[in-house]
Amino acid sequence: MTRNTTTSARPPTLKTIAFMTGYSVTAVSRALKDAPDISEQTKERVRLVANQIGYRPSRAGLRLRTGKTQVISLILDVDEEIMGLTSQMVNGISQSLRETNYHLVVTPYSHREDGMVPVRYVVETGSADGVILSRTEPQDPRIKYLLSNNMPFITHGRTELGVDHPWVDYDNERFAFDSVKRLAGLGAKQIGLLAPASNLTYAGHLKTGFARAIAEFNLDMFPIDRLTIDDSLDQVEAVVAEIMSGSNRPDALISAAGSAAMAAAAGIERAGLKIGEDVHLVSKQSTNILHRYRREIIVFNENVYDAGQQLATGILYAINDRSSEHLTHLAYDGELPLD
Amino acid sequence: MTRNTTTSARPPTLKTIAFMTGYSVTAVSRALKDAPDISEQTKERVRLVANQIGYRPSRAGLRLRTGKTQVISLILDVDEEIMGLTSQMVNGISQSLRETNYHLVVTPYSHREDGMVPVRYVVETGSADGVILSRTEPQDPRIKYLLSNNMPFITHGRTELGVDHPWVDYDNERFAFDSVKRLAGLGAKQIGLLAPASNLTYAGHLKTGFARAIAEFNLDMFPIDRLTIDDSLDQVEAVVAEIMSGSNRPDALISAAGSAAMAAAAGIERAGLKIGEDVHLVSKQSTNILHRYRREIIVFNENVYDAGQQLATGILYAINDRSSEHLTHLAYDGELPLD
DNA sequence: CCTCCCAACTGTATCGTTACAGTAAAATCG
DNA sequence: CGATTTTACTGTAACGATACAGTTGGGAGG
Repeated sequence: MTRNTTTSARPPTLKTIAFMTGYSVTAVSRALKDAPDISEQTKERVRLVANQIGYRPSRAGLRLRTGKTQVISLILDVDEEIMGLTSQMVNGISQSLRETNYHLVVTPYSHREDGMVPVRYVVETGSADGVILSRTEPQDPRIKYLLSNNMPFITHGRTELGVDHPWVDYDNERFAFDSVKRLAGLGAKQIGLLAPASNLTYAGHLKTGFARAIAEFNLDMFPIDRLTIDDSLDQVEAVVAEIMSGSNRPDALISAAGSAAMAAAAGIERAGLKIGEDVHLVSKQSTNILHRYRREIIVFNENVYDAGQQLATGILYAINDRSSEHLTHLAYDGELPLD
Repeated sequence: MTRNTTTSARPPTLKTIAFMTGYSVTAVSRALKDAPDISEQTKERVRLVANQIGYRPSRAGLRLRTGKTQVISLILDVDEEIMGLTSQMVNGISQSLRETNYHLVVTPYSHREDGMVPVRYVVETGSADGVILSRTEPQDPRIKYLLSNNMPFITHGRTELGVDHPWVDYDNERFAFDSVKRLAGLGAKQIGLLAPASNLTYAGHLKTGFARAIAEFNLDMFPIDRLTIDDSLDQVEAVVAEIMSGSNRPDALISAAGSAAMAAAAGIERAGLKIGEDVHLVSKQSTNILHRYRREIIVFNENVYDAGQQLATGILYAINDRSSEHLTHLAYDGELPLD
């Protein structure tokens, strides 16, 4: 509570330390950077004083001089899955950024608009040192743009650009495969997949795993083309209800998102069918909610908090150790047991 | 696509415009600020050139010189309601910030730690021009601190500090009152309230409205003391199940959060009771999910996206028009109809 | 005709930091 | 012992913006 009230309490700068130690501003700066042309004793003294008075480098000064913003920009789709995905990702990222001097700036956009806009903004204004992207496409133009403009980035989701870049992803292919396998074990014969918008890379992963398992276990694929998990929940519920009312209906559904699974479950029940008996339902979730919703849903977890941490670690690595090596991380947890 | 590739493509500064127009850097700066000592013709010319070359003031330069960061800091509780509250708030804030030059920085903390830490950080490092707080307490020390340090802020939730400050809130008292009223209409006699942690201001609002309605409609209050909606969903489910298995059990519950309502519903059913028959359940939600979860739940909407927009507008007002007037906003939407 | 004022600028210093070019003194070398 | 290198610093300029203190040329006023 006791504060230096004689001065106007302006935060200490290099100048302050220089004055207190008798060294020049330059010497202090280089001492704190552990430069080789500063004696060990001097460094010691400077560090001591800096700690004592609680020196923190000015972000503005640093940024003006070096161009480093110490900011990570999270490009966020505002229409992303409603159930906690965003907040968990933000929390994960923040957790990893906590011990660093990096701040997290959220730059939202709608995937219905041009996804290039926020990316261009960050590059043109130099408002961040690195970018975190999600909802990647196989030939993602944002990534080409970032690469050609030399802006460090990491993606949540992979691409098929033939260039190496850091990414974090959930093994959706395996999820789809294991889901089908599980359903085959339950005696399902004809399975439908509620996939994301087909322009997204992970839609392909899902379909690959799905198709592979369908073939391997000798099942039928029930095509659901006019629906994605990014449609409104009302839409999902309505279309699923309609599908389930048909004479040739699937006896199992796989949903790639928890919110869509809840809507699908509602649709199934609206058609007068029972989940776990008439129709099996498998879904991924990023928030532990589905088992409470309908105990009969078969649940796989996608840990988005973890993904956030990985993304933060990866982007810091991409920013600071600009080697050609890129951190990549493919996560998979398997089915969540009941209780 | 055509870009100036002769120079190293550094973004234009005041210097650039000064060179192009022939004016001094100072004149250009003042022209763009619409200063009175610059002729109208000059301003016109400068603005034209500035627009043509896509000039954007450097945040670093501005910040270093003026101390203005053009940053709003959102202090976020990482343990906040899991279901979309955070992302909707972020989206709402971003939407309002979109047309401004302000960036949104997320500064998370856990309410289990000291809530002063992130607030102190922002003030001490001057890392934002304004702060958005939630989970306010009646005598919130963070607010006292921000006031005494002259840092503009706005709160999501009110206080009882006796000082005027900008805030946005949901009318929880009315929600609680209307919920009880609704339940009275359904013939409920003994009602329990699933409230947030009692240190939060809105816990008081809820209890006030609850108590007032209980008295007015001549009902009984079923005290639920050992549970808050900030407890884990497993905890909520377990305790509700236990309560509902008792001989003297409530015949209606009011939940102040959608996630807790889902857990409570699970608990009710675990006790072998039916929602809407044996036990009525009313809940607030910020994401339209509860009706799909159990159609029998009586749902009130809290529009957090709107609240985010209001918060952003309010904090900008507090930052820029530093009059004594404060924007405040009390929202209430009433019950959400089925379908 | 000289003074004073005013409009419309220009010039300089500064915010905090770092790159780069000195520089003084001590250490090393033949 | 003088020349050269090394060590450990200091000084200056620059990043982009703005505050404040000039400066200039023209017009009004006495």
